[in-house]
Amino acid sequence: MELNTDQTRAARHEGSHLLVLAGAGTGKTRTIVARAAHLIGEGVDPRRILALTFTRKAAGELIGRLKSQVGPAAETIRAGTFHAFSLHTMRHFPKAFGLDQMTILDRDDQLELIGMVRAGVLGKGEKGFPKRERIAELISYARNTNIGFDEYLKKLDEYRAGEIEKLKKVFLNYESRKRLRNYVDYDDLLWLFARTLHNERMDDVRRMIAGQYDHVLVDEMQDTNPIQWLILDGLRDDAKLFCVGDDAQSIYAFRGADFENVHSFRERVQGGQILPLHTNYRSTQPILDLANWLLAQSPLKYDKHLESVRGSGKKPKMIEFDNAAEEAAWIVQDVIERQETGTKLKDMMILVRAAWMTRELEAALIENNIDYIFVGGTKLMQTAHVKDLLAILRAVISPRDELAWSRYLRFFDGIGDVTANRIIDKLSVLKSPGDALGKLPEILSETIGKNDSAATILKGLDQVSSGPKTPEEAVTRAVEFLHPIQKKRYPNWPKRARDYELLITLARRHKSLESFLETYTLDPVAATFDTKPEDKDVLTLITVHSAKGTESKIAYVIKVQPGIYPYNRALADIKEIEEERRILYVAMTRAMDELILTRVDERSGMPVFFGSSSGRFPEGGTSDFLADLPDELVERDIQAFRPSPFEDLGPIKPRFRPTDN
DNA sequence: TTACGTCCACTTTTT
DNA sequence: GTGGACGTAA
Repeated sequence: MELNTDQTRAARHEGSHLLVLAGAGTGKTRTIVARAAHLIGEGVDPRRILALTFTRKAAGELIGRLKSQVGPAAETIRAGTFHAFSLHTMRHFPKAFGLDQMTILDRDDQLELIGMVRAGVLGKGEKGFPKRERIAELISYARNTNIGFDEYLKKLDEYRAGEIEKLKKVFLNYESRKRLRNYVDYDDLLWLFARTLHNERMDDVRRMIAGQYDHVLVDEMQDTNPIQWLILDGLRDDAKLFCVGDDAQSIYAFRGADFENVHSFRERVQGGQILPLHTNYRSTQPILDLANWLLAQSPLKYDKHLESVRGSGKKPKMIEFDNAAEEAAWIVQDVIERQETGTKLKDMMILVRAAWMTRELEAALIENNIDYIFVGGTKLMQTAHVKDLLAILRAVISPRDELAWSRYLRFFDGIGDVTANRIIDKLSVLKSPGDALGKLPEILSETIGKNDSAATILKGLDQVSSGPKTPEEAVTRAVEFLHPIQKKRYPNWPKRARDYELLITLARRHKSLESFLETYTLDPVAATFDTKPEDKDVLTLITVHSAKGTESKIAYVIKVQPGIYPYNRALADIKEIEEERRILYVAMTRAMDELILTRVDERSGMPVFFGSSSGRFPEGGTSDFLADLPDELVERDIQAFRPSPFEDLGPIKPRFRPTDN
């Protein structure tokens, strides 16, 4: 592994805590891997090295590179996301954390539960109260930034006193409902862990945990939030922190990421040192010139200027279209042409701001038989038919998992919210899964009588619970049971049925049904990654957030236009606008050889909200990052206003001139 | 109580 | 294009 002077200095750093300020493409992961290799070479036990990342993708990449470049010794390095590490550790000390039997709530479960308590707090027909999505956001943000919920609401200054009272009630009911049902949500995983690390009366537990590690390597430090910082803080009395981050790539403020963890590293960490990396290995200079220009336009001072070792190359392209269909058609055509001249699909990547923007593109790709995968957005585990499957599996495991029971029961004709709740109420006094299954026939005949639905409900549970010995068998049985009912319910059934094959394969890797369910609640994307064998030549469609840390020879960034970069919703706040700028910066810096930006002049369709006219547009903000783009930085092409030769065959309308009247 | 039709608003990023 | 709110028939 070749390293430059700065990277070598970082990898071999002696002394205590270090922050490596690594700009895009400067070899961040390479440096972490080199650090791990160096430590192991110096005789550090790999089991005493902990590597933490923010996203699963980063974790996967880091683990892969450790294995391939450090060798077998790296296998025992503990590496994963903050969430996975927290869960794993808490599982390891069940008494200290009291988390024996629990179900992890994914985002949908959380919304469902919040929806339930929200309905309980509100009167009938009450309007204008924040939706469950918004409430989930508020609760989560307060947790991740370690602020009390009502304190946060007051600071936010968005809700009136009456609303705050009700929101607090929803929050408290949500918390107690979770406890009652042994649920933990994603935020709880971090919060429960951090809370124990900072509980003075449990310092023995903290010592025990912190004592396991000599070195903690942290990737994407700029994305850590206050709770994650507390976790690092709790681990660092003996362990040395080796953090890598780039403030210009901080794009998770919406999750409470606090890039002060990078900015104020020296103040937060006594004896901490900072070492910057400047040299970019990924992109050619014209691509970096554009990215540098974008950052320089910001009112914030990043003090970043990426220099390419690769030297000059092709100028980025900037292409404008009339509408999204033309944009999609052009991109697909361009992809095809490149493929015909020898470029592999896997060397091309299309970056989008949000998952829904791929709609036209996917249609065009399918039409042209181009293999692609989409990374980000709706996960396999969140699709309706898979949730049906998970519901029956979860119901079998836990009689207290009301969300699973509710979904399973409502799956049958004639059972809605009310009946399902009635049954769940009777179930929830029971403790063990065996009790629940034993009592259920009685409960069902009390509530819905002895009818077809009742018989089918029991049959399904029996099939999944009594015969199977392995998770694979259980999943297979559940699929067999659901199949005839779902086939009628979902129109595109064959496509959905294929997902089940994948789930059965995944289940094969697990010893227990519990571990199978837990793994894919925490890691739903892994399912989609498994479908892409490394060597297969496919095009990647990816959200910018998911793309951080990746690179591609050719990168298309689509819809670089007002309303998207910056995103409409972000326009009221200069901080959010600047985060949007960083998102675009991350997107641009993925490109190695060629960067192609496209934009659509979309006056119709999505309402584009032109800042200054709203009256709320902040000072120094912009609605279009590329409005003042200097011509010499890009090669422009306008595809708009070019009707095909066979359209519009009527008489020619004379061109409008301002002087005419 | 459930199921279904209609109207309306709104469309992010991840663990 | 989708999900939520609301009204209504069975």
